[in-house]
Amino acid sequence: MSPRPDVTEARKNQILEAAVTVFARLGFQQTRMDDIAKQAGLSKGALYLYYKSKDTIIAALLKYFFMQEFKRLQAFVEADREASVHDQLMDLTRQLAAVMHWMARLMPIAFEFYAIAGRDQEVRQFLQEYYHDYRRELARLIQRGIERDEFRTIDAEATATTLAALYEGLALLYFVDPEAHQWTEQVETSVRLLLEGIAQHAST
Amino acid sequence: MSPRPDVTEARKNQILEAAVTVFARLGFQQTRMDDIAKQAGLSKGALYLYYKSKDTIIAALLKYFFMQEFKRLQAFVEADREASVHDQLMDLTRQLAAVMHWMARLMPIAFEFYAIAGRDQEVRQFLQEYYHDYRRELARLIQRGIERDEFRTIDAEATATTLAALYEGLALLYFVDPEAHQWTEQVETSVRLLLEGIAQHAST
Amino acid sequence: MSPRPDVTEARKNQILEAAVTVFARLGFQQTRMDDIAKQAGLSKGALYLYYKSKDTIIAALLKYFFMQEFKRLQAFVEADREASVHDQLMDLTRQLAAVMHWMARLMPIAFEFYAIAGRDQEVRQFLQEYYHDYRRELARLIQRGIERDEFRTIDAEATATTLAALYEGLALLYFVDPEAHQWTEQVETSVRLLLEGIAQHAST
Amino acid sequence: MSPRPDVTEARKNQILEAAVTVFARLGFQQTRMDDIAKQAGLSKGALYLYYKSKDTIIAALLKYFFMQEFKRLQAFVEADREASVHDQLMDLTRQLAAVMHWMARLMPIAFEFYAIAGRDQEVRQFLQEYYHDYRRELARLIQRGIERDEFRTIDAEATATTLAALYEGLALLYFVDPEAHQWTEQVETSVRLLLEGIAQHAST
DNA sequence: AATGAATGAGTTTTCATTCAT
DNA sequence: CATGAATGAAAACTCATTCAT
Repeated sequence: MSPRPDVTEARKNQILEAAVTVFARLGFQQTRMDDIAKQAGLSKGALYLYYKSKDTIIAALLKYFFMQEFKRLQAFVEADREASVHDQLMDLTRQLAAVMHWMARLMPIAFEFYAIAGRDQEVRQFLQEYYHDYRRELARLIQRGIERDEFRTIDAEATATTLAALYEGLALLYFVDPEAHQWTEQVETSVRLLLEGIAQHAST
Repeated sequence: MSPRPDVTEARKNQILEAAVTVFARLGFQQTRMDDIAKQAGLSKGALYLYYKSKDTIIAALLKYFFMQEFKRLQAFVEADREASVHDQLMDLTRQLAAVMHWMARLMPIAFEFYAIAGRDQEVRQFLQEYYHDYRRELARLIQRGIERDEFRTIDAEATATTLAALYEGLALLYFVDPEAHQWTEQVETSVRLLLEGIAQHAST
Repeated sequence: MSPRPDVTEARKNQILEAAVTVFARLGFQQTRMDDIAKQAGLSKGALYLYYKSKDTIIAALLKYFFMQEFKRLQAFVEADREASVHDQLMDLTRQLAAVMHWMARLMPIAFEFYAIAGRDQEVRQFLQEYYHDYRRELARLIQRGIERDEFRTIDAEATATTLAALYEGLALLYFVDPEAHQWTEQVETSVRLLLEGIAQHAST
Repeated sequence: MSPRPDVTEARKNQILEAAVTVFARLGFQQTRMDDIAKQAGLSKGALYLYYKSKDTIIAALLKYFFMQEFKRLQAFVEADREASVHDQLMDLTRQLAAVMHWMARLMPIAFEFYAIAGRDQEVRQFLQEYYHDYRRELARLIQRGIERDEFRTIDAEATATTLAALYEGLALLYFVDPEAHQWTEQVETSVRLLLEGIAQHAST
C-alpha cells in the first residue's frame, strides 16, 4: 500500500546475513555491533531500528539458522521420489557430505546455540522442536522403507534418531578435523553400515 | 617437616573444579572471576596466584575436561576382557547411557570449546588429537572383533569413526531434549543397529 | 554545509587542557580517567574515542606541554628587536619572572616527565630535542650580542647552556619555595650577575 | 644493653638502600613492594616489620636522600680551607662535575619528590628546609669571599641562590642529555662565568 | 623475627545502547 | 529513516597490606 515497498524485511535479513558471517568468524561475544553494522553496510544506529538489541539479533538468528537447515531436509523428504528409500537416504547422505565444508563454517554458531540452550529455556525449547521435527521427517522416510519391505520391522522413530545422531556426530567430527579422513567416503560408509543393520536380509 | 606443604597443585585443581561448575552453569563469557572464586572458596586475587588470567583457566580446563573423558574410555578398552567384543561395546554403550545425565550438565562447556575451535588454532589442534586418540581406541577394540571373527572384514577405522560420531550425536540429542525418549533404551538400540550392520551373518 | 563539523581536533585539545589541569594537581598516577573526563566536561568513554589510553594522553601531553614553552621563547628570539642584546635578555628574564607563578602550577608535570625520562627512551629523546632547540635559540641571541661587541668573545653555546641551566634552576627553587625570596628581583639579579660576567668592560 | 645488638637500624637502612635502587629504576609507582623486598634480600612481610607502608618508606627515603646530599656540601664548606674562596668554589664545582654521572642515576627519585612537593605540604616543607640550608651554606662561603675582598660587595644570599640554581639546572640538563656536551668543562665554564660576574676587577 | 599465601578495594578499559542532528 | 558521537555500567586484573604459621 505504501508508495515505497516495505524495506523492513529486506533490512532485517540483510542484518541477519551479516550477523551470520561475523558471528561465525568471531563468536557471539567477540562480535561487536559495529562489526555487524560494517558487514551489513549500515550504521550502528540502523541496527537498532530493526532489532531491539544484540540479543534480539541472536534470537532471530536462531530461527533463521535452523529454519534453513530444516527446509533442506523437508524439501528432500517431500519430494515423492520413486527411488528406493535406501537410495533416497544415500542420496540425502551424499548431499550432506557435499555441503559439509560449507556448513562447517557456520557450525561455531550452532555450538554457541547448544551452549546457550544449557542455560536458556527458550533456546532449549526451540532446539527441541527443531530436532523433533527433524526426526519426524526422517522417521517418515524410514517408515516408508518399512512399508515397502526394504527394511526390517524396526522402530522407525528410534532409527530416525539414530540416523540424526549419526549425521550430527559426523558433522562435529568433520568440523573438528576436516583433514582426518576422506569424509565424503566416510559419511557414506557410516550410513551404509547403519542401513545394512536395518535392511532385510534380501538386500544384503 | 616443612612448615607449609606446597598447596599449588591442590589449589589449581580446586580452581578448575570450581570453574567447571560455574562455566557449565553460566558459560565462559557470563562467568565472572568472582563467581569462580566464590565457588572455589577463595578470593579473586588467589585465582591470579595460580592462573595468569581467565583465559589461562579456560585453557587449563580444556585439557582437564577432555582428559578425564578420554581416561574413561581408555580404562575401558585396556581392560583385557574375555567377553565378546560385541558385548564389550554394548557394555561401553550402557556405561555411556548411565553417565549421560551427569555429562549433559558439562556439555555446554564442550560446546563452547567446539565453538572456540572454529577460531583458535590451538584449541582446534587439541580437539583433533583428542578425537584422534578416541577413535584409535575404539578402532583397536573393533579390530579385535574382526580378528575374532565376530565382525565382518570391515574398515575398523571407519567403523570406529562411525561409532564415535554416533556417541557424540546421541549425547547432543540427549542434551537438547532429555525427555524426548527413553534414552537409555535409545542408545542401546542405536548401537545395536550399527553392530548388526557389521556383524557376521551368524550373529544376526 | 556538512551537518556535523569535525570536532576531533577541538576535543583532543579540550582533553589535553583538562589533563594538564588535573595532572598538575594530582600527578599522573593519582589522576583517574574520570577526573580528566569530569574536568573536560566529557564522559569517561569519550576520552577513549580520542585517545587510546591514559598513556596516550600523557604522551600527547608531553609534546603539547613543552611545545608551548618553546614557542614562547622562539617568538621572543625571532622578534628582531633593536634593543641591545643585554636589554633583550633582561626582558626575557623579566618575562620569565612574570609567568613564574603561573608556571609553578605546571611544574609537577614537568618533573614527572623528567622522572619518566630516566626510564623511557622516547621521553628522554623528546626532552633532549627540546633542550637542544631551547639552547640553540638562546645561543643565537648571545651570538648576536658577541657580534655587536656587547659581550666578550665567549663560547655562545656554553653561555646559552649556562643561561638555560640558570633559568631551570631558578624555576625549580621558586617552585619549591615561592616565599623564600623576592623572586622577581632574585631572577633579575641572578641573570645580571651572569651578564656582568660576559660583558665587555665598557659595560661594567 | 640487649645481648643482641639492635638490628633495626641496620635493617631499615638495608631497606632504604634497596628502595633507592629500585625506585631509581622503576619510579615510585611502578615499584612493587616485592621488588624492594627482593632487592633487599628480605621477604615482603619483613618490610612491614620496619616500615608501616610503602609511603612510609618513601617518606623515610626523602630524608635519607637529601640528607646525604647536604652532608657532602656541609663537609666541604666547614673544612676551613686556606685557598681563595674562588678556588674553593671551583673545587666544589669540579667535585659536582665528578659525581654527576653517579647522581644522574638517582635524579628520577629527586624529580618524583619535586613532583610530590606540588601536592604534599610535608614534602614541600622538607625540601624548603633542605634548599634553605643548602643556600645558607653557600652564602656563608660567598660572604667569606666578600670579606676577603675577593668578590665585590654583592648580596651573598642572592648570589648563593644563583649558584644553587645553576648547579640544579646543570644537573638537570646533564641528566636529560649526558652526551650533549663535554659536561665537565661546561660546568666549570658556567661557574667561572658567574664568578667573573662577581669578582673584583682586580681578579679579572 | 620472618615468611609468603591470601585478600579485596580500586582502576583502566570496553562496548551495547541512546539520541541529537 | 539514518547516523555516529557520547554515555556509563560492568569486569578483568593488580598489588599494598595482613596474618597464620
